[in-house]
Amino acid sequence: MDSDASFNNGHEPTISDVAYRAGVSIRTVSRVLNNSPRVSDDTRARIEQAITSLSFRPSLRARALATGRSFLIGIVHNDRNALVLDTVQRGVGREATRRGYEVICHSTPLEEEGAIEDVLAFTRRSRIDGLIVLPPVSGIIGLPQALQAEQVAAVALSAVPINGYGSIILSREADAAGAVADYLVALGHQRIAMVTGPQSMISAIERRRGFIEALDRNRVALLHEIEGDYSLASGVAAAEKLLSLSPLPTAIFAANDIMAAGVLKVASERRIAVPSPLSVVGFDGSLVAELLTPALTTVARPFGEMAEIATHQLINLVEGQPLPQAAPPPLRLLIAQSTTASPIGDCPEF
Amino acid sequence: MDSDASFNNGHEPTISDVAYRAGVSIRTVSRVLNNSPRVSDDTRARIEQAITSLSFRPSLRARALATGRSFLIGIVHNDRNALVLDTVQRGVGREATRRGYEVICHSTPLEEEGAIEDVLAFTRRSRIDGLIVLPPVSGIIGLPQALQAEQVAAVALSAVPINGYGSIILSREADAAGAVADYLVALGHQRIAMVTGPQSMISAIERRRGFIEALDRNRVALLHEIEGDYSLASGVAAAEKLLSLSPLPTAIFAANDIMAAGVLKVASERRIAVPSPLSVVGFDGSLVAELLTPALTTVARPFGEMAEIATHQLINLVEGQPLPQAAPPPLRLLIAQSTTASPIGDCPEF
DNA sequence: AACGCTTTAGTTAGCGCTATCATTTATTGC
DNA sequence: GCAATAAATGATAGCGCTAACTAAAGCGTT
Repeated sequence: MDSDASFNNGHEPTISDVAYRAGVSIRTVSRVLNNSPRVSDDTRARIEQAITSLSFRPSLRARALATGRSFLIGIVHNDRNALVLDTVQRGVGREATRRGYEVICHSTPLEEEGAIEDVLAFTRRSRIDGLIVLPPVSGIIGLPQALQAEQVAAVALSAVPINGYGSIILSREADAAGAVADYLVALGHQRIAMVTGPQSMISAIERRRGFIEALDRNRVALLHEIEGDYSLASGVAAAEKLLSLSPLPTAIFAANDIMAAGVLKVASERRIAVPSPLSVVGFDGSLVAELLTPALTTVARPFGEMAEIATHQLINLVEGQPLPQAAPPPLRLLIAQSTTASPIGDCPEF
Repeated sequence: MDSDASFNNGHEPTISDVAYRAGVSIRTVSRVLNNSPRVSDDTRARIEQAITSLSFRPSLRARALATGRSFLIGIVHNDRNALVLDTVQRGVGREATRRGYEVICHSTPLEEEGAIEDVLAFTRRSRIDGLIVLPPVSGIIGLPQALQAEQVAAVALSAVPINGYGSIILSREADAAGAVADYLVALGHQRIAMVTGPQSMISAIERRRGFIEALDRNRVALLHEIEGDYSLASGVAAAEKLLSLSPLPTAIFAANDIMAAGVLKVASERRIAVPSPLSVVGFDGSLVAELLTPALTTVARPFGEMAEIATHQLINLVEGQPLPQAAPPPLRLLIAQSTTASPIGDCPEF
């Protein structure tokens, strides 16, 4: 008795509306929806036509129930990513949409152990098929194992390779920091200081390592370094120390744009002009860089594309398809007004 | 034949596992899950105990299929919200989690007609139960009607009341801008200029109106105004004109923090010190405000709480519960280093 | 033309819930 | 004490899909 399938009475079209319209069984429609090869071209065309004319879209939730999959992928991040979150989210969204998935976003308060529980609760609640983990959450020890135990496919953006994730998209902190070092040396700077990030965080360790190693390659020694915690206040505190050095550094590299903003603040307070005698470089390529005065030279990683790649990998993982190792998209050194050639001779005294 | 319900064989526990464990029918478990009153305290306790001990969580997707609801709510925004998006998202997330919903986020490229189609496609794809629309998307003419036609419950954050949404949470642009005007006048400023937002956008119109009306109330006339488009470049361009006026304004109010950053840039270039002789005020209370030099006085709206309220209203709407009119959370004028008393005038007589 | 083999299409049993109806059991009035 | 009513619980039909399993049709072979 399929008498009621004959009308599209107002409600959303279902697979049986399509089947009726195309004069086939729902099984065959299902085959078309799932790209099964066992359908004749003729039938397929008729079904596709019916789908279009009814503007039918398979219900994700019915499909989810039947397959045991949700067609949902999650993003976990933490508060500090606010500035790149939007970019990442959109990148994930692009690829997810392309492949028929939806995206759910979750922000966790990063308290090491607490965060693991929090993420697990999120995955259970939302029943996502796969998870994209952004740093610094991705660096939490034990998280990939916990996710594995819960059968959640996970792909991470991370500064360094980590065991346990299905795939890692490297954020190339070290390379990007190295590019900054090369750039500063090319400008003739020899007295270079750095405000590092918190050395408990992998990203910060890598930025420092990449910067110092590149300086080494250029046979330049790091004049001085002070550890910050990525906050504005710590940037200010570090700059106060660095700008009390004598002679002054000619360039300061801050491990993120926010701390660099702090450096600019102190420089301004002490009437040390930027970019000369003091060049300042930030890190992240965030929106704030161009808003500062002077606009901050910084280095941007292609987070949008990285997110797309991560999503691609994740869905491949979920669907059991091969994981091609894509070439990483290029870094971009965004040169602005906060850097210039090293002043000839020594810095003036103040 | 329920022989297989007796073991919890590895897989996620289902409602029948719970029913078996508690020695009742699944119907009764379902009642407990849905807070139906028609269950004895004794049975309820036994079922709740079984739920806990199995750490059972009802499958959203099965529930979705059975009820025709998805327990998903969406957020639509556009690129320009990046700075507050995170706050809003977290606010929505808090309330949504509390009430058993998940959140899906969608960013649309705001092209008036295009955006409507884009949002509709999003709602159809994700089958959300309700939608939270952020400005400026919420101001798109015809969108609430289009959503109504698709049966999507929608609540908007908006600068002004709009017909068609289930509920509106006012962003109080005018009030906040008025607070800035009051503050500047209290500081003794009489020559006040404004960089407005694009007068095609409601938020910008309201900010301008609120500012001017408050000045009027204080018997101060707006010295000059220039329309920007919320971008850095437009802020710079506007400042170049305003800072060529003679005599100079003693205070400039920019309709968002980004344009205010532009004003600071030009002031710095022309060696006009901020906050004296020139005070600068931004709008939004965004992260960038404190990063600028000098830190920008700005006004923050409680978007996190507004988002929570909006979500509360939305879920009430979806579930057919009453919509209480909550008192709006307070605005916060964030006074920083970019403002000080007017260098010339003393305070007005009243 | 009868046979097997491949290709295409249909039948149908769930997926884990909700909610309509029916049924059983406790409570109350007179 | 017994019908009448209320309260608590159970049996079960879907929700819109997927995916075994089954059936029919096309097509060379000998």
